[in-house]
Amino acid sequence: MAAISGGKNYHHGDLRNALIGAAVDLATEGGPERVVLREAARRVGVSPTAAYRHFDGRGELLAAVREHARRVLADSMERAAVRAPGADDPALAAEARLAALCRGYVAFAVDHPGLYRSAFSTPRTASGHSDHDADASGAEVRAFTLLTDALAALAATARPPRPARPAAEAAAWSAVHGLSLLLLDGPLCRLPAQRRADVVESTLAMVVSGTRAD
Amino acid sequence: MAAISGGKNYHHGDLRNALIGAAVDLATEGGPERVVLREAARRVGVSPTAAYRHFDGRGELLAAVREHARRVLADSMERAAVRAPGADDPALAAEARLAALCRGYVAFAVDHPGLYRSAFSTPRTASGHSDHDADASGAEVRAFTLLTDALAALAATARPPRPARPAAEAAAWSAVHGLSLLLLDGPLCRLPAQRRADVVESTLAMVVSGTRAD
DNA sequence: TGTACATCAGTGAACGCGCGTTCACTGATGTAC
DNA sequence: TGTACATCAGTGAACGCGCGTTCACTGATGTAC
Repeated sequence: MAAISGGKNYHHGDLRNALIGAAVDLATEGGPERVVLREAARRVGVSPTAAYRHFDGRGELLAAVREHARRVLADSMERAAVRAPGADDPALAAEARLAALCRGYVAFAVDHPGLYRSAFSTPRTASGHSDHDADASGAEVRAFTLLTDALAALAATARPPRPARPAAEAAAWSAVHGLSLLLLDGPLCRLPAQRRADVVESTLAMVVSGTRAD
Repeated sequence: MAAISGGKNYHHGDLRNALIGAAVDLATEGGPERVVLREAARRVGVSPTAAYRHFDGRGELLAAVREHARRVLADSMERAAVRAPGADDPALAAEARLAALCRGYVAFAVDHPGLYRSAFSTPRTASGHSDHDADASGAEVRAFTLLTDALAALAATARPPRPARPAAEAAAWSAVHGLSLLLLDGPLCRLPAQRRADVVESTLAMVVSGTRAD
């Protein structure tokens, strides 16, 4: 990811991706507000103007970072789910998968705070309101899809099988998102390790058990 | 809250509070990043330098805003709890109070997004990590205390009475915090009203029912 | 295979902006006598 | 009650900073013939 200004000169060859990489590094170091077009160009060893050949401006660069961050967040969840031990009972297996996905989510957020915040950073309009476009529904956030599917699978193991409670995914997402930010950024960020673990377990228990009740 | 540069001249009389008021307005309009010392001074009708008589710098001004935001957040929760209908059964009453507190929390966040974000804004160090000081444990966030007490009261209504699950408050806080940010700022912010309501209800159900399970 | 030329992907200087903060200062206030 | 004076709470100009963006440009690339 670091800028390697190897043999390439003048024509870079893959400047767009190089800039995204530098911008991702910046986001990882300091969150979305640290994604600075001039600095990304500097790191790649290119003039700031060159970036405008590949992006319409800072906003587009940040959007590319956001997309990357969402992708690696979902990857982290899937990896955690794969690692998790299976279970014979389908209901337990479904619960375990949901919990593992959530764990992967929180782990990513805690391990890469800046990148995580970038995944949900929103361009603000002058009036201070956030400005989502096609982005609206959250549908194309894969992390959300993973949670939704896991919850549906879990609901299907109930006797008798029932559909997932409406908006249950959003509730689960709220819990892991809030937990992540409180641990990362917020008032829980200085908690000792044991207390952190308690908080995570407690939240996961709430999420999983919350799917049982109606 | 608006700057009223009435008869007062030269010596303002209450400049400190006037600056905080202007800064709170700014935060309300555009979140913590909009809290700009020069602009606050401008709105009060005073030179930027004057602010340094009352604050050590922008950071202290922002801290005053944060404190204010946390106070009014907790006020919103308490108001919602008072408004909520009572119940004869103590368990139901405790559940109703918890839900009402959460509703007040989310309502505040949605109604005053900028101010809400300011309540949990964190000064970032150069390295991009957040920098809490005395702030650490979250103990002096009254919103958190309200949730903690409500959960303890709810646990006490169980047969047999039991202590609240450890870290249950943090789980509840995570849920309402995450829900608030997703609605406010995040991928759920363009949801139609009915879906929003579903999401809120679903999350509250998760929080309340999550306290029942062990 | 060689050459003319359009196109593409960079450069470097400059713009205006608004910020936080510091400086030396001055006008208003209130207290001691 | 009047006055001298220390202190307090402001002013206004200036600093350096780094940003996003635009401009006119130029060197490299690759394609048509």
